[in-house]
Amino acid sequence: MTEATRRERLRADTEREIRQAARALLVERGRDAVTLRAIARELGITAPALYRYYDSHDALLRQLCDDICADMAAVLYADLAADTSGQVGCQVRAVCRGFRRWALAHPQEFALVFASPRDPLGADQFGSVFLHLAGRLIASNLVVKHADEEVPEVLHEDLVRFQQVLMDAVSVHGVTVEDDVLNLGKIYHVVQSWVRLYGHVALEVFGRFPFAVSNPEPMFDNMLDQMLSDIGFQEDDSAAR
Amino acid sequence: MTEATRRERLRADTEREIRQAARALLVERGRDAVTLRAIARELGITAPALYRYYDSHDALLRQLCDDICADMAAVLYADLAADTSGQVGCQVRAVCRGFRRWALAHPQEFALVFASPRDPLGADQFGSVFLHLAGRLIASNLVVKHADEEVPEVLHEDLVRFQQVLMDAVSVHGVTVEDDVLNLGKIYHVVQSWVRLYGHVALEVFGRFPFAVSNPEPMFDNMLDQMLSDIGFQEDDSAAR
DNA sequence: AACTCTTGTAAACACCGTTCACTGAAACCG
DNA sequence: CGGTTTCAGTGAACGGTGTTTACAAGAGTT
Repeated sequence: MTEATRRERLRADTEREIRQAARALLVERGRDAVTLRAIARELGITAPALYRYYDSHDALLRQLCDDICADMAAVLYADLAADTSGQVGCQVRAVCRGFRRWALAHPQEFALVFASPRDPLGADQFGSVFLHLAGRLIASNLVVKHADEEVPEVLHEDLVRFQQVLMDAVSVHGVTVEDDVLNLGKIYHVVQSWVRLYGHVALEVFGRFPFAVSNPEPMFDNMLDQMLSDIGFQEDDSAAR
Repeated sequence: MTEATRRERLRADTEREIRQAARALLVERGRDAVTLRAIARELGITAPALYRYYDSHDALLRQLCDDICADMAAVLYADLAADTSGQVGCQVRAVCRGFRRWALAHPQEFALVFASPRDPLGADQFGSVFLHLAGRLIASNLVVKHADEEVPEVLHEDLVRFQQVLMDAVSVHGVTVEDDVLNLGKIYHVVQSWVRLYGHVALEVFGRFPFAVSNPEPMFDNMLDQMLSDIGFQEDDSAAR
């Protein structure tokens, strides 16, 4: 069955344990507790042994970020699958709610991945869910036509690049879209939505609203409604595909 | 002139030096470099001596946050004062631009103060500039009348609390506002603006836009325009007061 | 002058990332 | 099978960290 040698299997097992231990430490005791020695202690080995698996503490943290992204993507995909309405609007809502719920349940992970002044995440690990959904959203053609002229010319170059990223993300899943459907105006609105979604979630996770919010959830839902309506979704539209 | 004793003066000097050293370390070498021993080294003393001034490393970091907030507020007030148009819309724009500029120039400070999973900031240190401006903005009556009915009932309690915070912030500066001008609809829109402003700035500082943005500034300005127009400002309105 | 209060020190403890020489067993090869 | 190579893991060490403790020495007070 397995072509891997005994040694390779053991190595893979240990590496998995390292990741699990690192993750548990981050979740339970914060970023500063993710220590080589603490991880090693958890596995019953010594700290230098970890250097057989990772070049440095920093490299291990980077790996941790990737794992977190992968896990979050899995959660969001599950949220997406749980929506049986078949309506793109509902799907977007489900994923956005899932993102907020995940961030609130995993503040340490959120801070590490989404709010640390380190190297930018690659588009793939960034959360293909978002890209996938954004692509489908735009392709569904339910979005009101936004004229490209609304978008300042200086942004065109960047938006065209993002357009390509989106097309790639969607085509990976076997869907192809015509160029003209993915026009710049729509793409710009998707970026604006990301700004609002991220802004609300981060403010809530970090407690940086200018006053104590006792009921953040309806506030979020309200923002979501307005966001979807800004993009051009009506409340009870039915979706394509 | 000074009523302080010699000893008190010396103590105040040392404390100031500690803060300066801590700040310099944060800016130049990141959060993890703000070390008791490094600070002490800078002052030519030993690490335990710092315990005469702060209870712990954590307490010192908290003080650092306060200092950063104070400095940022000073910068934003300067940006506000530099705007001689007398138009509230321009003033809002100036402060928002100043906030983005400050955040990009001080990413470490921004991350520490605005994107760390710690205790929420007090309303005072949060940036009285924002509150002051938001209050004036709402009071200027240029904002289109937003019906309170748009706002979900669950949010009323929170918004009323924020209303009080705003009134207090404005009245500190000698301005008084009638209750009915500061209606909940307006307040809600101000909160939404904060979400978008913070969202854009944080995404830019942390490089978490879903694609590489080569021209973030016009994108920000565009967002600002749309934000102001959403609040109800027209491009060339003139302001009250 | 005697006393207290304050500010600093040195030493120590337990922890951290990282390096290095070394061990022992698994894997490979003739 | 025997010899050799590969490699995960060890223990000791280096310089760094936060924090506590006992102690010194000067400033301020009476």
